[in-house]
Amino acid sequence: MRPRIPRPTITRLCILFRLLEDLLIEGKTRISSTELGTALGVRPHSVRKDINYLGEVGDIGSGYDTARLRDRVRRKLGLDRRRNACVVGLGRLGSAILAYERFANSGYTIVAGFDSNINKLETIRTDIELFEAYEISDVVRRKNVEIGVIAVPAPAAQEAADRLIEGGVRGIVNFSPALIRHNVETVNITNMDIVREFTILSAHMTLDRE
Amino acid sequence: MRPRIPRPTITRLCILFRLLEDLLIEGKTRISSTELGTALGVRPHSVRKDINYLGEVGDIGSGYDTARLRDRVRRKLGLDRRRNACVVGLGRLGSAILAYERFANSGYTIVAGFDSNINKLETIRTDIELFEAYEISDVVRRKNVEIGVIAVPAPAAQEAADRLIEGGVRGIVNFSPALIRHNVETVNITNMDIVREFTILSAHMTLDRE
DNA sequence: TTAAAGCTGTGACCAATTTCACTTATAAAA
DNA sequence: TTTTATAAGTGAAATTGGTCACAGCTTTAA
Repeated sequence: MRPRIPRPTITRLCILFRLLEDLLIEGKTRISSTELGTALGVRPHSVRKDINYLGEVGDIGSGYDTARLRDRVRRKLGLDRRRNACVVGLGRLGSAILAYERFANSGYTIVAGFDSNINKLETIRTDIELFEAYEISDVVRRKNVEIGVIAVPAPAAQEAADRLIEGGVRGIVNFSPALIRHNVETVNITNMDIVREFTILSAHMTLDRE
Repeated sequence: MRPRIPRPTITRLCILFRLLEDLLIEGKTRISSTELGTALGVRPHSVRKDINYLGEVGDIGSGYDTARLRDRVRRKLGLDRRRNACVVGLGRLGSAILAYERFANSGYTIVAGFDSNINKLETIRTDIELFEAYEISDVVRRKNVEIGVIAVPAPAAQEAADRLIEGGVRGIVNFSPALIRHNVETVNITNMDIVREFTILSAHMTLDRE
């Protein structure tokens, strides 16, 4: 049996997956680790190492069959499975995510939006079903939502996460700066706080000078 | 001389910085690595190790003075320095970022917005100065912009990045799924693609089951 | 047919990071 | 004052992840 795939490799394989789909659209049927490395900004060695966690998939001597490699990544990472998502918090950011056109062909469907302010629910023009916040866990369970997006202000974020987890989501994208606490082994949380990212960039600007 | 601060530590220190500011607002004047660890979701060892890169700052036996620790992080990471930012692409997401209220007391000022569509520039209601895309590098240089946010569709992202770098930014937050290529040592790029994050979460859902 | 160049798969090596054990110090309680 | 509990600082060990060298195969060109 092959060793478990390291976290950073999983991330890079997801990026590779999207690249492969683009390459296929461009009509590129074969590709080498060197070319992939150039496109991804990493060394060819690393590309091969990452791909190797999928098992043998390339042709030694010639490179990879683009479609076969794409299929292998998709299958191994379970990306052939469609998943439902929802958005909690329908301010500017939440509304922008609801309307984000890239979800259309992505394999992810946003099936619900939530806000505690009933006025917002009536104002927003969308085909997606909207609900009051107290309905989160019910709707999540009923609609089989696996991914929740948190786009509420920091003080409301933990409560939103608790309700999402209660409903059974297995992944959360947290746009608030709040540090979400949870004790469920099966839930993954990704933090996307733009102010935090500004801060990290800023720190690097200071420290990289040395 | 102390060793350079590892990348993951820099990230955690930035998160710690915000936590400390919150704790000070709550009036907490002293805190231990154990408490910090609980709040941050990491072990006390790691908290101490990270903080130790700042030099001695705690009091052995009692914990840390919250304000002193906060000041030490701020100083060391250069977070006392205010920085200007700009947003390229004023669709829903870009507009949401322009209007994001959290920038107000963050130390970051958004001083310009750009779009190639002149109609957008006239429609959006904001106090921030808006410009056509061809002016990016000039305005960035003139207004001393250090951080650029890319909120354009993927095909336009590389061009936006090139113009930002040409203007002299040292950090980029890329919301598009495009892989930005650049050869300037002094520029850092952070990718924040929500579809990519969905994909990574999805992959973990599949793989964590093992 | 042969040689040269280029490719993947993989085990071994190496670097970065995390975890840990222990020393030293403080504070509170007895 | 003494004891107990608890704290930070830090070098060392352990782990994790990344780099590399090379065996074995393919393609192309001569």
